[in-house]
Amino acid sequence: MMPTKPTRETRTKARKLSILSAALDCFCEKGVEATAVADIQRRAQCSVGSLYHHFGSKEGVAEELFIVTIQKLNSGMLRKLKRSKHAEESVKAVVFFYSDWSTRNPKLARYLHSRDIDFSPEAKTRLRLLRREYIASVFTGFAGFVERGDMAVLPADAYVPLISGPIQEYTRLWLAGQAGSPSQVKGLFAEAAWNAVKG
Amino acid sequence: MMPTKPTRETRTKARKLSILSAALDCFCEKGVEATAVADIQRRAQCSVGSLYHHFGSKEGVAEELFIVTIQKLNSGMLRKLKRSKHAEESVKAVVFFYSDWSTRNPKLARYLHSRDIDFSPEAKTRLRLLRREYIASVFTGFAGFVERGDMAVLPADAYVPLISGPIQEYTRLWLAGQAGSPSQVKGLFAEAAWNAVKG
DNA sequence: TCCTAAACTAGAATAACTTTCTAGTAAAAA
DNA sequence: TTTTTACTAGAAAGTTATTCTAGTTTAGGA
Repeated sequence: MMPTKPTRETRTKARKLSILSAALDCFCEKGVEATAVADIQRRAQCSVGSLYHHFGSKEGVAEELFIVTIQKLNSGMLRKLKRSKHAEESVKAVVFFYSDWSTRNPKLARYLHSRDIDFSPEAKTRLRLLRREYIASVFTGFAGFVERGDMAVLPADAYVPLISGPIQEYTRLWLAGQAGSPSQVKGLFAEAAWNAVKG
Repeated sequence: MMPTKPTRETRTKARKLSILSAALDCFCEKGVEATAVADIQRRAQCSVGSLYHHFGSKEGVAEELFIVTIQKLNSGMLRKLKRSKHAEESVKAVVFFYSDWSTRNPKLARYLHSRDIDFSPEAKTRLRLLRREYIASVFTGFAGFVERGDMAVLPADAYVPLISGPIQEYTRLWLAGQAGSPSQVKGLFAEAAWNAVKG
């Protein structure tokens, strides 16, 4: 059958994705600040005008890439969490998912951990919101376990840092080439996470 | 008595410090990438030439500020750690020190947690080295406790993330205005850190 | 089917910034 | 004293981000 001509919407989405993907490659290779708009534009095979039409600025590209990635990561974690029936299983699932996702998507993980992104106030607000939502969802997911006494009663803001803090920090070390793969310690860290919040 | 005329060395050091301090203020207010060399230069009341003479580039200013700060923080932590006689005391001291230092130096803490710094390869190497030294020192400090069975036997790279990860992550939330002061949870987090590594 | 508005693309022109360069001053060393 | 080195200054040059103008393509309404 004839390949139907792609609709405009389809092509637009594809172009945006190709710009984001080109940007990710550039950012990983040279760092965000060191990447010129021209680098992204060349690699994505689009014009400056096109890039600015879709993203407004280089910052805009970096921000959207970051936000989309965080959204995917968060929703993946929450999906795992919701599937778990028991407190211990839930907590450990979060640690495992973070570790697995990072090793499966090293470029994205590197980007999320990179330090040279300059967010606009709007993007910061947006990220704050995403994080708040995530923390709230986790808290909600845990509420039942806490009531039942399976998990400790802690300040709402404390659960995520206690559970994810160590594996995140370890992953950062791994990305910097200063530690082995997270998969080697994820069991240990899952155990620690559970110890930190169990009832 | 007469105030003696300051020596050149003294004035140079003072000027460098004033540039670093002006830079910190600018970075906190507008972000690293968004601050222009002219901003720093104006606030420090020096010329472009002077700034470039001392630091080579805007990046150079950001790097030196970061490295000097990390060094101070690390040495403070190690000092606390060395003073502690017992395993539990040591571990908790690290958490307390990190929390206290961050609340006492919010601008510097904010800068250390900021994401928009573009380090040169040399600076990255230097930071890697500092971190390696820190992790090694911590490990050495703990060696005795581990032998005695007071602390668990873990991969060398695991201690720091397990102990400091949660309080760092919580501090990040606090700086983003998404959680209360670290001082409110430091006891809780110190306890969790100890649970994560105790024998 | 044709027309119009909106989305999109292109690349030259512009503007903003970083970095370099030249010239000169002040302090320390010889 | 003289010479060398560290330092400062600000104009000039070079780079890069962003804007602008012009034009093309597509979706949707008449």
